[in-house]
Amino acid sequence: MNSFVSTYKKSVDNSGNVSCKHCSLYRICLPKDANECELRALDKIIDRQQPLKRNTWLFNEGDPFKTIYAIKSGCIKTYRLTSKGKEQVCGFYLPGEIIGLDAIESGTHTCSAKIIQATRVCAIPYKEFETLSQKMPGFQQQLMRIMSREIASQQWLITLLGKKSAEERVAALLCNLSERFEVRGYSPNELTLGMSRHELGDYLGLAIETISRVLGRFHKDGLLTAKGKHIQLHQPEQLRELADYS
Amino acid sequence: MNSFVSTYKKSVDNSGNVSCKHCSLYRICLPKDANECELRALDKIIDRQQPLKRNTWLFNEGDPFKTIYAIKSGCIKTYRLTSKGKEQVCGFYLPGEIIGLDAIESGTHTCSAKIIQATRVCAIPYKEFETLSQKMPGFQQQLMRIMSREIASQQWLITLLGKKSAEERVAALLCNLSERFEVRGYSPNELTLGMSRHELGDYLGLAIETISRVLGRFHKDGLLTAKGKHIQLHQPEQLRELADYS
DNA sequence: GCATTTTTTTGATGATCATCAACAGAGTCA
DNA sequence: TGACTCTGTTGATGATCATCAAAAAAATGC
Repeated sequence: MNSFVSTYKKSVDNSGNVSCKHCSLYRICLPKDANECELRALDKIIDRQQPLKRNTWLFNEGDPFKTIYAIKSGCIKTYRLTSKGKEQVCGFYLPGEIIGLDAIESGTHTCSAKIIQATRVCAIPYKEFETLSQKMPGFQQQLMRIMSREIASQQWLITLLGKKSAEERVAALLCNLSERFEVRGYSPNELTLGMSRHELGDYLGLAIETISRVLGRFHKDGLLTAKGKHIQLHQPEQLRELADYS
Repeated sequence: MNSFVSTYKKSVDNSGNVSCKHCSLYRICLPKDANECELRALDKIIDRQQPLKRNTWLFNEGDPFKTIYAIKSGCIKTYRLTSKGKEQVCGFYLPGEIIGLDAIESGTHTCSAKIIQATRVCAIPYKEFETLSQKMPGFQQQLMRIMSREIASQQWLITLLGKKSAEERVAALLCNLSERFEVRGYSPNELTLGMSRHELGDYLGLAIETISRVLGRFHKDGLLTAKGKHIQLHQPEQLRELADYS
């Protein structure tokens, strides 16, 4: 219902063409002032791949960097493994968001990207994109904005991990997802999570049992109804306050 | 001795001119293939400010974004405050590193930047930089690389905060500083920290007492000698292993 | 120099959350 | 449908690290 799986078809227009111009994520993904010519040029280098299955990888830590990916539908997590085999999820990525930016400098991916829901991506070869954006500076500026947003949102996660209690963390995550769902045209108070409790824990720096208990408490306090992956927020405002989410 | 305070004068050449070309941080700060012409153009828009005093601010959370800053000497921390007044340090920045990148997208700084050691910065007005880099794509590419590195290094911190023990955190921080000191031409095993235990704690998500105790234990185990801000690493390799630092 | 303030260290106690374990539910497949 | 697996929930216990408190050391000021 609230999944992102169905978004893809909207980018195919009546004549069967696939292009950024007709993509429903246009607003989120591209610079506001992109013109026809720029869009056509971009369309040419983008590879709109076959749908990717759950539990497959887009890339792995250590892989050479060639491509950045824009998500069309579904959900992807990026994560890093410690030598002891613990997994830190660095981010959950939704349609319209971009993955692979950590690797531009080093030429090697510093995290792995795993598909956690059936997903479609647009693959953008970075070299070609770079060449293109020398003629069309708007693209590069857009990518900078996207990277800047990534930096800011990582700062948010850093603050969460360094300074917040279990309840604050879970509440903050829900607020964050709610906001991002809303931007994408879904109800902000009816979330269908793409990730398991385990993955939530590995993102928030908590054990799955803690996630479960906190959700249970929120449930009991009437803040939300949590049935597996389906979560209804009853008191979003109270949740925001609890999370110190602004 | 090991402080970064003295770096500045090296960017002033014999005739008294100040320019990127003669800056000792050239290698770290600028693209490898920058030519004379590009450097002159950049020099024109850069404002080499007066030295900044300890305990002053470069900008504050919520300030409008206008400028990015390259550090010439000294040390700056960026941090975010929670509503309960806790402070999460998001990064310590050393000479050659760039600050302010989180604000490009939103137009508003998402963290505060505080000088924690007498510091000199080059202020780069972003609008002018953007104009410049449309003609000189090398600059924009360099800034992208720098942002990419920032993203990767934040992922590192996220993993540290989410998954590591107190000892691992402190060890990892020391390895990280050691590495960055070495790149800047200082001994990797003789660190003079620019930050207090309190600031270390607010960075690593630990209480100052914990920092103190962990350093004490490392000291006792012969891994290092810690006298206030001066730290000598005796067993850097063992420290790396302990930290899972690669 | 000595007095004052700030920072750091050390010790004792306690809270939060991880871990372990067992069970309940949901989803999958023959 | 029932057996099986995977995921999520709930309870009991314990470890790590935060907090509180006080002393020691270092930095600052007069």
